[in-house]
Amino acid sequence: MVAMNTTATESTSPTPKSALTRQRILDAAAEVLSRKGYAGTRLVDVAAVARVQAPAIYYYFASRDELVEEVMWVGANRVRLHVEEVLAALPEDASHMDRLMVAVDAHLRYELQLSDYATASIRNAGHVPEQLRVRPAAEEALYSRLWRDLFVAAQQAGEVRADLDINVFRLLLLGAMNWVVEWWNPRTRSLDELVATAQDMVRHGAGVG
Amino acid sequence: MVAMNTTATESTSPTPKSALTRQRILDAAAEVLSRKGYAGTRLVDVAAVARVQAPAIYYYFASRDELVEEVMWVGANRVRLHVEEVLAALPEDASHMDRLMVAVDAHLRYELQLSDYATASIRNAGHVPEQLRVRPAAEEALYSRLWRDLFVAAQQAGEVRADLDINVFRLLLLGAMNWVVEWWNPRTRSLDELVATAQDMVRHGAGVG
DNA sequence: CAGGGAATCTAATCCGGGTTAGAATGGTCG
DNA sequence: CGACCATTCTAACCCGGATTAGATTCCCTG
Repeated sequence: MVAMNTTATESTSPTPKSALTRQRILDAAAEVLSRKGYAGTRLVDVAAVARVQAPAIYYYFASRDELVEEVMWVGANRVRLHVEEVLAALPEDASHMDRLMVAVDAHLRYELQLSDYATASIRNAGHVPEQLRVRPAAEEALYSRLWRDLFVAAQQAGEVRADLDINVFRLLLLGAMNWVVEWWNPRTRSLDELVATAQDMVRHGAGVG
Repeated sequence: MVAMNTTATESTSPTPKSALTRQRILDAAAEVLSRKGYAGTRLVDVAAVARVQAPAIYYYFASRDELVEEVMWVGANRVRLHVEEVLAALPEDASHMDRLMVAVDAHLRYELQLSDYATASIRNAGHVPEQLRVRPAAEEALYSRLWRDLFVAAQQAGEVRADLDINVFRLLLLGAMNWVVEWWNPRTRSLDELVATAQDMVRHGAGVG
């Protein structure tokens, strides 16, 4: 069942050919999962999207649940890594509010780009059985902390109103941004406009003055 | 299959006894639907929560889908009616910003109160098959219009910044508020605090100055 | 070209869950 | 008390979909 089972002694490349198939299956799963939900995700459908027969999935994943779990985790993980990366690239002297603005920008753009994974994670977070939530939840926790740190630093620096409850505000903001996948339509609105408005919500909603 | 099939000529009360059972089933469906999702909602589970055997459900609902559809609709409908009611009770001279504040308050408190229905509608909006979305979507549209009107009036009155994209802002706000059911825990945070912070988000995020 | 493992397929198993059929219960009204 | 209708139950049907078994195909290497 294991494509990556190249005994540590001999291999360098994880067989690119089959790695691609695995990736196709994962992408297909993200798509189906986002549209049909956890219980509604049938391996037959995933297989069809991935241009493969259902049992082929078992060559790469031990079970339907394992496949779903991976999708949920990948979505959360990629967004976090991307935002961290973008923040890290910022000059040392960037203001805390600037960092928040950049984080909002990075989150929204990347989330909409990975939309199948993002939508899958977001819509199904509350539906998948407990066991499947462990890794994704850990990922969520890390991401939460990232945002908490941004807000705490900004508030301590006096760039966010002292009387604002930054924990609640942060959760509201993440909700607003997560929900975007539910209504966003690239054809009717410009992405720049969305980002700008979300930034306004933070700059004016949380900022001083 | 129809409890309410009292020929128009003869009946006054829709048999309270059985109406209660129907209500129990609906409530149970909301709970299961919110936890397990559309495809994961088994009639056996709904029946168990409603303290009834699964086939009894068919006495009140033609099919599983019809039951689900009703839950999704009730959630959206009740919230809208409640917000409309609260707004209507406001004095004529309330400012537009006041109206927005009241709407935020009413939406959040009522949504958290109806949480099973709200969570069910919110989490499953994107998962239920097209046919089931008709009535709920119409409800959503009405609710959307309500908020759009509030924002348009506020902006025209100069109580909301002229350069703000109120359509995007409104969708972000509704997302933030909808998402609350995903993280809200009455034991760790006070409802008043939540409402106040969400109001801040609008007052400062959208308001002038 | 032969052998062998990787990758994928077809066919079969098996169970869960919606739905239907038909009986039992229980209260109400004549 | 007895008939009737509303309500709910038990038993059975049936199908869809995950998973497994056992070929089969496809490369790559010797």
